[in-house]
Amino acid sequence: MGEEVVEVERVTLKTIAERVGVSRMTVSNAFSRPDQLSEDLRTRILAAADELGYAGPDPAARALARGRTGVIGMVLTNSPRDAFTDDVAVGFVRAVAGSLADAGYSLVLLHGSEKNGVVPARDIAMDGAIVYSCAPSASAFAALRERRLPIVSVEGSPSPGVPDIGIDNASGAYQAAKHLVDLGHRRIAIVTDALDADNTPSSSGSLATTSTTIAGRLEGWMRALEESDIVPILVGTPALTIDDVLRERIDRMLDDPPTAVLAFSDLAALEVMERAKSRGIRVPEQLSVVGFDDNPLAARVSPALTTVRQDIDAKGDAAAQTLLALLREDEATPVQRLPTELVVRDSTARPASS
Amino acid sequence: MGEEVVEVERVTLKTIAERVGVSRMTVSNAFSRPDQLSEDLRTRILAAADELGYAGPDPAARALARGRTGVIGMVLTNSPRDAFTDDVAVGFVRAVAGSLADAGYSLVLLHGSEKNGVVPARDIAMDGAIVYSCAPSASAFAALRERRLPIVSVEGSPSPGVPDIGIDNASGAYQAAKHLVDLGHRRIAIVTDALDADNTPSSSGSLATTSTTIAGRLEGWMRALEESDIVPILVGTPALTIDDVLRERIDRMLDDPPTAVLAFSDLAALEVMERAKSRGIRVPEQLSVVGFDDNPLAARVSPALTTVRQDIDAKGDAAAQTLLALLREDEATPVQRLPTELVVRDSTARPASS
DNA sequence: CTGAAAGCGCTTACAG
DNA sequence: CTGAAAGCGCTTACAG
Repeated sequence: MGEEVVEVERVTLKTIAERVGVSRMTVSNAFSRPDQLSEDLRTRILAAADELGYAGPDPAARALARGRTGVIGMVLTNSPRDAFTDDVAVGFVRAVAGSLADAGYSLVLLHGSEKNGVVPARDIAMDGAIVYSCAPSASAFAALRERRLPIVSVEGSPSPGVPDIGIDNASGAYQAAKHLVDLGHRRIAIVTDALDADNTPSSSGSLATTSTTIAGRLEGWMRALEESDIVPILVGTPALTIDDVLRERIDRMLDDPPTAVLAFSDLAALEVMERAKSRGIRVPEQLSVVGFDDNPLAARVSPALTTVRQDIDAKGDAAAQTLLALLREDEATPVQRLPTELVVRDSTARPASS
Repeated sequence: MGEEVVEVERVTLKTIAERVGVSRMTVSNAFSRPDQLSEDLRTRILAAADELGYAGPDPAARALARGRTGVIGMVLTNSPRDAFTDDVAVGFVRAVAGSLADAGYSLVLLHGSEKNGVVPARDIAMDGAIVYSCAPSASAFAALRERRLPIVSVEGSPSPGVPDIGIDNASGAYQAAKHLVDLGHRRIAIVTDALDADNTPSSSGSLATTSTTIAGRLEGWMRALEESDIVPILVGTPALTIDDVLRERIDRMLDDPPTAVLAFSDLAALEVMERAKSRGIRVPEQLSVVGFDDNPLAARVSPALTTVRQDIDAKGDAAAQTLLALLREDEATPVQRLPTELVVRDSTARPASS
């Protein structure tokens, strides 16, 4: 007669305890500390749990009681949407996720800005975080610090109490520039982001960049060039990516091209190569191009790109291991600089004139 | 005199309540329901919180009390480490993360297998999950279902109560095969994973694949070929990626090459093109190649690859929106098939003989 | 506009 | 090997 609304009680430790006739505690132990009860009792408890459709201790409740969630946050420069268009960032996320997984942690992607009232760095439960290529002033970074979470920064700026991991940008850039100098180039342009420069010859005096990464690379490029009294032409955009400003300035540079270009990334190098090609400037015969990163694309394009390789897997592993050390309250190395390596391919050659 | 160990009490709602002289509740309201108290009182509370270094309500405690975490899980076929080497999967993660972020949710990457005693699908606190290219039998999938979490599957198999989203593989594959037939090809090979086939001519009868995606594509390819009474040569590997088995079988195929190849992905197509090139088989003059996906690489390689485009951003959005609908307990479309589009570039042409 | 009560589902010592 | 007690830090109705 009539309908019957079946109120499905949620199954919890209590439900199972009552069913088996033990205390909640013992059920908890059956799941979380198997050595605390007899094999036989445990089997009975697990069977009852299974029968009742219990999926295991509720993770949220467990996180509160234990004071740990098993989740590590990753804040990327911009939104994940932007960061995931960059193969280097993707490779890094991949390496970190893999390393953390081996230790039983999962990675949650945190977007920087507030959306719909939530600020992930403030509102998501986690045990620690990795901050990738992000100024200490960034609001997400500040929120994490306020929570006193263990943090590791990657390609960031030094910041008290936060270990920083990154490649040795200066030395990588130095190798790239030295390579061009050794080939005999003297008219060299630097193409970079995070720097507002419109085809101006510059010495290392007044280079204002907002990015530590670019600051390091500029230092290396300039050092190698200054050793040979070369004053490079600077082509840059204030943005943190390749934008139309940079594209336009690259075009302007190609109106009166140098014999070689140092690009801040492989993608920027490809941009230069494509624009040169469309004007009939041949690479490397008329223009040598050196990139940075050793993006998977670098070896595939033609001519294959000379570049500075960084070991992105090593960087991800180092970040993960350092954070795990922090979580164990072990000593963590405050600053780690990973080596780079010049990879000479087909986009560089002696200048035509020499 | 002597040292003093300062026990730093953790700051909670209670600490602040005592400081300001109100109840914990009111402090909670100051953070979570601003309309529940006077502007003035709220300001005083927030000021006290700030002074005490309170970073906001503890997310873990909030998650337990509210019954929601703000986190959505994503389980990828294999480990994130593997999945992130595939541009298509990366694009999908990117689109999902972006869409979820707009709604205030963060994405946590779940590895499939148990590591260090933790099974993320079972042990991580989350509000729902997206399961990407994963058989319903997968253990992670089962764990999620046992928890009765809202789930959306993507490129999976239909499974009761779980909406599935994917492209129309059969129709995309049909377009690709039809394109070759229309160009006049009759000697056509299919190169695919998830199918154990070593250069055997086959009709659609007994094609055993473990992947729904490949099953759909096989159906489309075969339908177009059968319409013209063409029996293709099947080249496949049982693995779910491009492995050495597949490479070796591709080589064997090229010993007596067909005039055209249908590849299950752009990466497989590139593999075929590279191996053909190294033997002096010219693409497209002697061999036409069609890929699948429209990977970012497809337009960059030379010759540019003819392929079947899928809109990966649309797929990610659809997955996110469907899951969000489930969370709101709205009606969710059980099955969504996204359209594909043939993109003709330079890797296909009429066969030499015609 | 403010607060006392009950509860979210689990775990951590600790005593028996 | 088992359980009673206290607590993790918050929020949700509800009453005043």
